[in-house]
Amino acid sequence: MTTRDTGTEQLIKNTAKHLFFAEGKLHATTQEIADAAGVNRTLVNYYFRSRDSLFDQVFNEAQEELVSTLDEVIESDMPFKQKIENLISVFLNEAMQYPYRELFIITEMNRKDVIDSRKARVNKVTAFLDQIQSEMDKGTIKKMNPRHFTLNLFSLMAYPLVTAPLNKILFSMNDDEYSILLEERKQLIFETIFP
Amino acid sequence: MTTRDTGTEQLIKNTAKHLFFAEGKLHATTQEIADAAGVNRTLVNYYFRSRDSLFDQVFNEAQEELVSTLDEVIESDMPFKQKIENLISVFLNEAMQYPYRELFIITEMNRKDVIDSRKARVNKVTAFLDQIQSEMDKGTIKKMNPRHFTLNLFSLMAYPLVTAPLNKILFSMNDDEYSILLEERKQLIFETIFP
DNA sequence: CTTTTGTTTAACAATTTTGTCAAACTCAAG
DNA sequence: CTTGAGTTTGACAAAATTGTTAAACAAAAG
Repeated sequence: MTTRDTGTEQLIKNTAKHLFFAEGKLHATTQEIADAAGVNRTLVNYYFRSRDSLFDQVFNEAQEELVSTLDEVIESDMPFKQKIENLISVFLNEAMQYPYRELFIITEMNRKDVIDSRKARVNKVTAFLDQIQSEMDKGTIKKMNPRHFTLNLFSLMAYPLVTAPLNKILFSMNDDEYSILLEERKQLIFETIFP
Repeated sequence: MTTRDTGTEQLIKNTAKHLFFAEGKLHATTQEIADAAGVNRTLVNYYFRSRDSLFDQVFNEAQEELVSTLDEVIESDMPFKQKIENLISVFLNEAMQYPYRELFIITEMNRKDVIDSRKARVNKVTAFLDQIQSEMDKGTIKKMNPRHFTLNLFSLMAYPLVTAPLNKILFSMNDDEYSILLEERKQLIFETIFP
């Protein structure tokens, strides 16, 4: 069974991801996905068997993409400050393309009550928390539960992207103005974290 | 047409809100809502005509609830610091009950491409931004675009609630431990905002 | 007690969404 | 050019979800 690879399978998957992660259309139907990809809906079944199967695949890849992006940064052995600076830059750039990716993961977790509990992840996170703790001991950053530090960091990065449509209205800003605001945040978050 | 008011209409609506806002079941069906409420599904149509109509009503009320809660706080004429302290307390308490309410609003906005643009809101927000600006002029808080200040504040409050299921796994915490962490944040956020 | 009116229910119908299949198609291999 | 395997398509079937109707039910009004 030699595949001819017309790119259709990838096209469908990428289009689905774009609808979910970029446009926040969290309950798109197979028809909407097929239309957006410009292909016949039957091909969704041909390549992915079922809607659920496509969702599962996208869900798993979303987790892996997110995780591998973060791992690459937090496992590198840069100096701490530089690592955080890098983390902010990398995370925000990805999140600006895919603001709703985490949201998709969470809502899918809520839909089916799947508990993942992957021990592998936890170890890496623990290592990161330990490093934060040691920086606090050194006095580089304010002392607190390292989990709070992490929550603060990701909150400041992610939330303004998820709530963008709402914020644009409340702040009377258009897309370009809001983009500029987000770009400014890279520096601002860094300064907020390292007072 | 004198209504007999068996409380069923409210029960259905409240159950829907609980599924959406508290459990994050953002695409619950009418059957799931009826089951959760312990009533016959037909009653959803009897009281709300259609599924869309129920959604619209819940959507509008969600906005109003959120808005009125915030207005009550930011329009009061307490001293600024106290107002923020109050805001944190009120917002977090509500958000702990309904962590996904904002999310529901945003995903619904994305589903149908509805642009609200209610001018009334904007004025109140502007007034709040002005007050923040004047505090910065006084030197009470760090100088920055007041929008950043606002984004920071709401990010720190809301994001850890939305991402709770994910964070519990990554941080290896159970529900109780995570609740304690969230409770600690009230004080922590205040200190982060007023260094 | 009977009537009236609003409420609830179950059966049915309509719609929407998903899944299947055989035929048509395309392109590389022989 | 023909063959053959993977690909694409449209028509159809199945399933899931939503909407409608008439009849049963319950409680207040007469």
